[in-house]
Amino acid sequence: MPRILVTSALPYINGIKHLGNLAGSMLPADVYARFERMRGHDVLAICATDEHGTPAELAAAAAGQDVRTYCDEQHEIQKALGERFGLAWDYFGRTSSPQNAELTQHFARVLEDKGLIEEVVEKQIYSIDDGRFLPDRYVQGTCPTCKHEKARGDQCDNCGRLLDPVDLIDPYSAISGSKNLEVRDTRHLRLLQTRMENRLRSWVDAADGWPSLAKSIAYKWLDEGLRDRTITRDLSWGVPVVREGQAREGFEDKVFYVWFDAPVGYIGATVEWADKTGGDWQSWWRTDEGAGDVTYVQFMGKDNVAFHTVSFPATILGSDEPWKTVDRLKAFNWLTWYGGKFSTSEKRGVFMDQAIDLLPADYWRWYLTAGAPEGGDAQFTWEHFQSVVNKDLADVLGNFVNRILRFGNSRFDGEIPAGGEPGEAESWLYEEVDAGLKTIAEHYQAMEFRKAMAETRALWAAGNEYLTRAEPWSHFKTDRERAALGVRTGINLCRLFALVAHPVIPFTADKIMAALGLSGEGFDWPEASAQEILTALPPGGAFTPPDVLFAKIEDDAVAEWSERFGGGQE
RNA sequence: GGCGGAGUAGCUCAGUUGGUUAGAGCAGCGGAAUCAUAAUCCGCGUGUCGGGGGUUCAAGUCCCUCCUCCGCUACCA
Repeated sequence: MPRILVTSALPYINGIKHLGNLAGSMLPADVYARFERMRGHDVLAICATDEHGTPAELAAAAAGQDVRTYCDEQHEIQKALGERFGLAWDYFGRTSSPQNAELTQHFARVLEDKGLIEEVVEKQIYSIDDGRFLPDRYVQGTCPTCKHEKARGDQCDNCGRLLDPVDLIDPYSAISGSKNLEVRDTRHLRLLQTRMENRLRSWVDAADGWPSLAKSIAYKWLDEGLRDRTITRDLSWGVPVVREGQAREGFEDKVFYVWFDAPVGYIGATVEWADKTGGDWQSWWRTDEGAGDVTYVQFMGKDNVAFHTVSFPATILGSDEPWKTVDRLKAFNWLTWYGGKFSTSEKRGVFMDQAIDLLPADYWRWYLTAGAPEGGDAQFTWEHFQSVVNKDLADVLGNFVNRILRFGNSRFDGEIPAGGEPGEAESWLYEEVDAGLKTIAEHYQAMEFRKAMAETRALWAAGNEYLTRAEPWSHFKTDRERAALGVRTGINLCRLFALVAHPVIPFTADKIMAALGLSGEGFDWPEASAQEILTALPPGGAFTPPDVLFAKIEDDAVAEWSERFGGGQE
């Protein structure tokens, strides 16, 4: 049985994620994982909260909590929200887990033994009033080039120039505003990526499951020349810099840099899963322990590509240990908020908790998948959302299920009727369904989500066209058996539509199955011929028209939400 | 500045390795049907494929150049 390991970029801990985060990695990963499970493949879907780093500490301080408590709470919030959106992870872990700390420390030890880590002394800005070292971007001041007064220590937002914090005029702490800063020496560990350049390049050369976007980003970094990266920070919240349980001298107040331990979190969360379920994590991650036949698929936004194609591989390839590396990689562009940026820090856009309070998960899941930002950035607007949901879900799918089940119920008393010989309308339908199912599956396998959704919708539309051709309401008056055939085929189409819809709108798929008395049947991808699929439910079965599957989004609601969320302004 | 992406019908977007009259959905117009959430089905598009130049028998699809928008640029993650 093919085994597929699916990971999606780890959501950062400092607050609830917005729709862009959902659309750009977590949701497509789930849709893909559900599809592959339906095909009978052994899928392990892993995600986790990414909890370390300065922003987590600051967010905790702003919330008046210690950072551990803050992360405990936020982790549960994000996990619960993900579940409300139907994200069916096999495990949703944490980068702050002991398992991840141990793995991170393990990688550091091995890399050091291989001569790929060295100690260096760096100069870093220390804020005396804040009592902490400041990452470059938390030092602000006047840009030496354009005199912009709010330039950050890493880059000036106004003129775009890359900066060093010591270049800033009148620097101050972005945290407290204090100007009581000084430059201090601080000892750190540095990962010598330069020594791994050739290995990384040949690894990238050999990769064939990546889109061109990913390859070009990886090559760009390699062509510019990798830089050695400092992998520790002067923070208290993170993975301690210890080696085999022993604190490292001079590193008592330091932790590993969040980008060093975060990708390791994919493995760490799998170990958490194994500890909880008795599963075998090594069979998924160690090629010497059975992971050789695993296909590893990563989902992420385009900003994350370099870390997944260069930085993290440098860590695991550098170890010289038989770790599984990524086989297929799917990168997304951005979902934009009326053409501008969604922003967690500036609270611009719609966030997962708000979205799920407005409408059920499937509305969002369909919209965000059918319009996934694959080719380029995609714009979210309330008007577009309304139009897509109403047309695709309410009119094409929802109305189909409603019309055939209500009609069947009133004319045939809630029981799948017998009789009738398939004719021209059925032949036409079989061809449509055979071709459609094949195309949809191909798009899913290629991870072409927009196309998969367009074809799914086209299949639903074909159902409506079939009814027009079969017109059981006309035949009912003159040829009851022929009408029965149309209804029976229509009911079988409902089941088929639930199956093909399951990866993207699982809650609705469940409702349709329940209406057909098929709760608990499980979802297998339909591999049989259309003729078999559409005669799977025999005469005699009971069905009940469900409540309206999708209520339409009214203009009033759009107006109210636009007002409330400030759509388009700013 | 460098790198990458995008610029195709009113709107949102498809357009494989260059090759018949450039496609889909939405919106709009006309018609059919009346089982259904006034839903559905059918028909209707003369678009300078951002501008200009080039290669070619043939370019939206390759090359050059210019314009516009966006992202990344590695101590925010």
